[in-house]
Amino acid sequence: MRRLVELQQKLLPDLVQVLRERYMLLRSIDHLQPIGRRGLAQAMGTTERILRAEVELLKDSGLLHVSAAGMNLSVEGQQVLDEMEPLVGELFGLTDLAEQLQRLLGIPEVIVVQGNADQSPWVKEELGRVAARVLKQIVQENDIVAVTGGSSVASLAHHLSAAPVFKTVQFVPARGGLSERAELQANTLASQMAARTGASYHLLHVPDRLQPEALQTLKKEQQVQEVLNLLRQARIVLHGIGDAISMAKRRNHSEAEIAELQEKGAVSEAFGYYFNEAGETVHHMPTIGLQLEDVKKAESVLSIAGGESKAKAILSFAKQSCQNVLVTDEGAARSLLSARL
Amino acid sequence: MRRLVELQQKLLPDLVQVLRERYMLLRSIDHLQPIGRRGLAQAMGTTERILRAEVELLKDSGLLHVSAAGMNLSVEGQQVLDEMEPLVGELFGLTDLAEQLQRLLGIPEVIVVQGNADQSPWVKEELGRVAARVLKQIVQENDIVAVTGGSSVASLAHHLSAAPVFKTVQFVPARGGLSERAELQANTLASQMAARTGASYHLLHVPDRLQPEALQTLKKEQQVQEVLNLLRQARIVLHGIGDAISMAKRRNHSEAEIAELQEKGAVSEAFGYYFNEAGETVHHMPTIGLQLEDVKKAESVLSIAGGESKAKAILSFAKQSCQNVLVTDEGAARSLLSARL
DNA sequence: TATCACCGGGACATTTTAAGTCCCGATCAA
DNA sequence: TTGATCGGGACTTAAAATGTCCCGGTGATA
Repeated sequence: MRRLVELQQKLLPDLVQVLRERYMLLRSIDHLQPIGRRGLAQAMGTTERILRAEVELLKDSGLLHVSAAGMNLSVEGQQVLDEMEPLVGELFGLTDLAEQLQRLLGIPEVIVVQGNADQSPWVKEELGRVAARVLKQIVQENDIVAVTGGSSVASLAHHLSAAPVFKTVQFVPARGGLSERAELQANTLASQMAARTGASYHLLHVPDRLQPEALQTLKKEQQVQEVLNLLRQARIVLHGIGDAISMAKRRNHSEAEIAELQEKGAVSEAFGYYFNEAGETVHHMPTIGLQLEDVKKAESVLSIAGGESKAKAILSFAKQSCQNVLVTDEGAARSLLSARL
Repeated sequence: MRRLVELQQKLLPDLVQVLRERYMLLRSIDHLQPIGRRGLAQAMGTTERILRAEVELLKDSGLLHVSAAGMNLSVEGQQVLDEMEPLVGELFGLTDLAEQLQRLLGIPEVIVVQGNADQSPWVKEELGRVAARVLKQIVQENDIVAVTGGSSVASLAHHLSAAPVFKTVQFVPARGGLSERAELQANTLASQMAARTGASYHLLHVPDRLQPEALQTLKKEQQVQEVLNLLRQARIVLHGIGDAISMAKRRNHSEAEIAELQEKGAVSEAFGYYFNEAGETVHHMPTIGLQLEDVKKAESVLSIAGGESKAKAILSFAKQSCQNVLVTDEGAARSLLSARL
């Protein structure tokens, strides 16, 4: 039966949304009955006319009847409501989670995919697929898209496909090499995305962990300057959110550095910045690339992070209030919400 | 699982229909891939633009991808298709049955509800509910609706509800008393329908089984004349279809009459006419009311009959080719179709 | 390798449907 | 009896769906 629900969501995503609205409507009526159109519209935060159409449909289905006193659920409507109760979680669970996260984190749009990336590898693919869809929706002509590294963003890259609009788009790596595996580095991903979509791309050839003098020298390089300029104009930023300690280890930080990060309470990492639970920057890796202030200037910041292990990191980074869209999974979402209850 | 679909269908009446269409679309693509929009539209008997919207949705769901060569199912799409296969029978069974009946009986619209009225009493209620919905859809201002007796039509009456359009509608009994229980007689039902919908109604006070002279006298009565006139102008006819022998018994025909009906091969009854398997009139009760020729002049004839015991009768009456809508049940439908295979 | 039919995506006019808004007589509660 | 609220109607406006044609490009075929 569960499988049927999943099939429906694949094949009828639009209808599931409608189903959800109708269910909520029934539930509201159940709660407020007898209630009139206008009162109900106000209570549900919708308009009178739009509600009217729905009510007429439900009336024709025999789920409610109307009288001069207002609307009441019919016996059948009550029954439908009762029988749907246990299915609601499955049918709409993810949407519900998303809405709760929107409120909790203050992010305009949150999308939750099924599963837990910590447990099931395919969930990361699903995150990427959904994030790719979001990107295709928000991308515009002549956009500059800043891209970080990491497995989440890599998964996004895998699921991009060509579209005409991408012809004028530029993908720009947000950072140089960060001692990670090549296939997860921003440079690689930017070029992959460009190849898949028909966009153009740039590379930022800056080795990781430079001495301050070398850094200054490189910053003056023509090529580097150009890329940095582009980054500052980025309209879209694609990035993952990392757990601070895991990221530090993956980047081969020394034991001492890691200890220092722990002492400072670092829980999340993004763009080379480490943040504590309150969202304060506790450390900043001295490399060249996209700066936090650039991210905040960007119009669309698309974050991708899944798995319950990322929950704290997601919460921490959300304090920056710079995200527009968060694509996450059930594992992270439930962990976040249960911690706050 | 079945219950889930039923629940959803109450809230989303065309869920199954849409699901069916999308499934067929996927299947067609699977079969014809790679195929372009225009080719596919032609193959599926739809238009390019409408197909395009569907394709875009499925593409966004990741079930298919498009290339310059045409569309192909994605791995996921193939998977969805495979997994739906075993569900198709159950999901679309009734729709399929309805379509097959449309072809077999030559009736423009056939609706099949779940169950078998012979076995489950509630199926008759469902028949009535669906038929009532159909009536509400087809009724227009100033309509004259001819109504026969019987339990099927009674069930329709129970499920009617008020609507503004009914204020100008007149319900007219198709026949006078027919020695049945009062609550199943046309007069009763016409008044019931009027009461429930806010329509007006007429009564036909003609006793059953009159001597020919008395019949002639009554026919000249002012009141009777008026009702007969209305019947002749009926735009909508609501009627059940009876099994010939059962009907004869219920109406207290004599043993001799029943034997005669059997001998003549009567299998169905409607409007006081008895028909054989070929659809020929083998007997006509000498009472006043709606004539078969009036039925054939009506724009909409809505037949209601369920239960496998009615299968033969339905087939027989369909030969009259006067029906526009048939509401029946699974029991009758399967019986009809298996007999013809 | 040249040709050509077919492909997807775009554009746009037109139709259809949804939605916003206000009104009215009926009905119920105070 | 009064007054607020109800459902349903009517009408305008906004938005979405649809029909239709075009274009540059791709892939198969000759």
